[in-house]
Amino acid sequence: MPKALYLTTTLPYVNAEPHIGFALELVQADAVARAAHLRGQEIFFNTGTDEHGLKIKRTAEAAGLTPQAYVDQMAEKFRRLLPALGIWPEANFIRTTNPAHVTAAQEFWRRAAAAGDIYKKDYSLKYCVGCELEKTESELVDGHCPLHPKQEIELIAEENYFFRFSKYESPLLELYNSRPDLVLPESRLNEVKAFVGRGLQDFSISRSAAKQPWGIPVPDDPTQTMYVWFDALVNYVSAIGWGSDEEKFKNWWPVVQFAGKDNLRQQSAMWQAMLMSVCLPPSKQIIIHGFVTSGGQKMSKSLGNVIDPFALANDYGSEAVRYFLLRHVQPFEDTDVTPEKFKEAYNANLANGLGNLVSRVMKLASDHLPASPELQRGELAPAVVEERTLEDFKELNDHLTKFEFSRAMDEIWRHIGLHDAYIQETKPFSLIKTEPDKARQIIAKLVQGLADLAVCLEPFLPQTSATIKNLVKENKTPPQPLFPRK
RNA sequence: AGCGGGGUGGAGCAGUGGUAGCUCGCAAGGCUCAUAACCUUGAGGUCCUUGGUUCGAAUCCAAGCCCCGCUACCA
Repeated sequence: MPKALYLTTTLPYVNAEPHIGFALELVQADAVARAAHLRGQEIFFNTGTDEHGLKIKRTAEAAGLTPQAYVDQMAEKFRRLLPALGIWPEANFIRTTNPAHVTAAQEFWRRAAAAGDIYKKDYSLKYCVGCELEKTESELVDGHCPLHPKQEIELIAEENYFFRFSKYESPLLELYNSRPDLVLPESRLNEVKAFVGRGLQDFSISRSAAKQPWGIPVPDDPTQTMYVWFDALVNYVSAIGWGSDEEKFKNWWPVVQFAGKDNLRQQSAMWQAMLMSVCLPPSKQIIIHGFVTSGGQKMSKSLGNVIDPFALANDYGSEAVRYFLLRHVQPFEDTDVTPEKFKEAYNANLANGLGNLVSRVMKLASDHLPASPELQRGELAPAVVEERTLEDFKELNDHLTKFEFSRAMDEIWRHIGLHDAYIQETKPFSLIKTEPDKARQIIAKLVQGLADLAVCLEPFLPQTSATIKNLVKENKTPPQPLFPRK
C-alpha cells in the first residue's frame, strides 16, 4: 500500500451558496481519507473554490460588488463548510484566485502550447440579445433562448484559443481500457467511453479579455482570458506544488478525485487529456456520485426546496449530517432528501440506536464495574483491554474499499442491534442482584462491544467515535445523551 | 432515435435459478439498564405486463409498457 494518499473534491463554482450536494462530496472524500489514515497512510486532502469566469463577474455586479470582493465573501462561506461537516482539519483549501494557482495555470498553458496542443481559431458564440448572455447549444430550445423565444440567437465570431482535444481520442480510450477502475461506478466509465468513442472535437479554452476580464490572462497574449474550465482543472496539480515544488508534487500525485455526475466528462476526459498534454500521469481514480434531490425535484431557490447544510449542521450537529449523507444517500445514485427523512433517520438510528445503546451500556458499566484503570489491567474482563483497529473488521473494510459507505454503516448498525438484543436476552441489570460476577462479565463484554463500535465509526463519525472511546476509558455515562431525540 | 441504468409490501432499498428480505412506518405482547428508548411476534407483496427456457424464475431469454441518465463548451 502506498504511503501517501492524495484526495480531492471538485472545486465548487462560487456563484451560489454551498449546497448539500457538495457537502456529500466533501463527506465521502473525508470518510475515505480517514479510513486510509487509520490504515497508516499519509493524507493530502484538497478542496477549495473555483472563482473565475463571466458568471461570477455578473453575479458580483448584480450584488453590487467587485468580483474580488464577491469571491472573497463566497470563498469564506465554503471554507466554513469544512468545520461544519467535521472535514479533515488539515485540509488544503485552494482558491483559483490564489497567485500560486494563477502562476501554475499559466505554466500549464505554456506546456500544453509547447506540446502543440493549443492553437487559435474562430469560435462562434451564440448570443441571446434578450439576456445579453452567451448561450450554449444545450441551453437553447429549438434554436432559441427559452426565456426569449421570439428573438433570434446572434452568432458572434470571436478568435479564441482551442485545445487539441481530438488528438487524445485514442489515448483516452486506451487509458479507459487499461484502467477499468479509473472511473467509478462502472456505468459512468461506460458513459465516458461512449462519449470519447463518438469522436472528440477541440474545445475553446479562452475568451476575449475585453469582454471577459475576470480570469487568468493567457500567457503572452493579454487580449485573451483563460476559460474557467482550463484554469480550474489545473488546481488538482497546483494544490500539491506542481510547477513550483516538484518534490512535493511527486510525493502526492496521482490523485483520487470525487466529483458529481455533472462533472464526469470534465474530470475523466478533458482533464485526463490535459494531463497527457503536459506529460503527467493520469488521475488514480475518479469517483462519481449522484445528485441530492429534494422532494423529487432538483433543488432551486424558486421552488423553495433547497437543503442548506449549515442549517442541518446547526440543528442536528455535524456528526448527524455526516451520518445521513454517508448512510442514507446512495453513494452513486441520485437520492431524494427531505427534512422529514433526515429527522426520521436521526431519531431511529442516532438517538434510539447508537446514542441510546451508549447510554444504557455505560450506565451499567459505571454502576457495576470497577473504574477503568482496573479494567485495563484485565482483572475482570480481559476482553475489554483488547485494542482493535479498523482492519479487524473485514466486511466493513470490504465495503469501504468499494466506496459503499451505506453498506459499511449497515454493518455497524447491525452490530448495534445485536448488542441491544444481547442485553435483553442476558438481562445484566437483573442478574447483578443474583449472580453479580456473571453480570459483570456480560457488562464488560458490552463495553468491549462499544469500544469496537467506536473503532468502526471512526472514518464516518470521528467525533462520536472519540467520545465513545473516552467514555469507555473513563468508565462514565455520557453527561448528556450523545444524540438527543428530536 | 441510439447507447446505458432501472421498475420488489405504505415509504426507501437489498436480493441474479431452489421456501421473498432489510430499514422506517403500522399492530400486539414483553422488558425496565437506557434518550417514552430496547426486545419479540404479527399484518402488509400479481417481485411492471405477456410469452418462453427449466423439475423449478424476482433472478435466464424474447416482446411490450413506464421512469431516469448520456448523446460536448452545463463550474
